[in-house]
Amino acid sequence: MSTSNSFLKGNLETIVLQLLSHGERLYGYEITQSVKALSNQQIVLTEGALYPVLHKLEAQGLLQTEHEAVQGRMRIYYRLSEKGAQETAYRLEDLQNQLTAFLKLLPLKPAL
Amino acid sequence: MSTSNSFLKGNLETIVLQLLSHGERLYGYEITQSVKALSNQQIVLTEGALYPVLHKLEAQGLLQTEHEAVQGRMRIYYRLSEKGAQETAYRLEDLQNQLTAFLKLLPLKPAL
DNA sequence: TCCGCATACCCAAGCTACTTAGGTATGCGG
DNA sequence: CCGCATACCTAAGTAGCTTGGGTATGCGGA
Repeated sequence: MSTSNSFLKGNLETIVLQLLSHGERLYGYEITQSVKALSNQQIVLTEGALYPVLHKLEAQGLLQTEHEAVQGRMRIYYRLSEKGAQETAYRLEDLQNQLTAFLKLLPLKPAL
Repeated sequence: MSTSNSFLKGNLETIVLQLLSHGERLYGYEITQSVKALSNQQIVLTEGALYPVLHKLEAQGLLQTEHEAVQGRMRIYYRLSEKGAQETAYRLEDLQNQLTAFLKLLPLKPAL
């Protein structure tokens, strides 16, 4: 994350899980572009951070992969497993509580 | 922060600055207790994290100190300098933007 | 009286999760 | 045919915490 958003620290895994929670599969490069687009170019998820996270989540059984060659280039699609869907829900709930506590310390307004 | 709130990562300095932005002086131990109380015991700012932060902010001229002995115990009171007040405003504005971008990636509701 | 806990300061080593900085390879537009 | 986008990857460095100590005083209860 070269644009260095401090809130991403420790939450990359959860963001990846959330992006995949719509049911459709995504590949690594696509995820970096999605994050950039969704945040209006404000957040850049670097590949050096992303790929190790994808590998870790897969190793934990939270993600499932499908290897495919598209137009001569390799792609590894990732999809949420059932376990991953449960984990996502759990993490979001936890994050919600963390955010609520955090906002008691700083005068930040979430909506805009 | 033993209760490990992921949002604190990288934002400890800003939190300390914010706590001091009301104009009154605070001492280190008091800050750890304030954070605990404000967050309803959910966030624990450990001394191992706090003291280095206080020293760094003082070295940068953002905080000013007053050493006093109270009931036989040493206390070092910290107060925001003018430079510190400006820095606090700047950091809060920046954090506000970061939070706004971050919330575009996750379905979290700030208010509760 | 003395033990334990709260108060109040401090530092060093360890760890996690990033960033930085590379590497390989293909497709496409000018 | 050069350069940039696409698409994957890894290793070393680093920031910012946690963990686990250390020192010392005051106070309440057994």
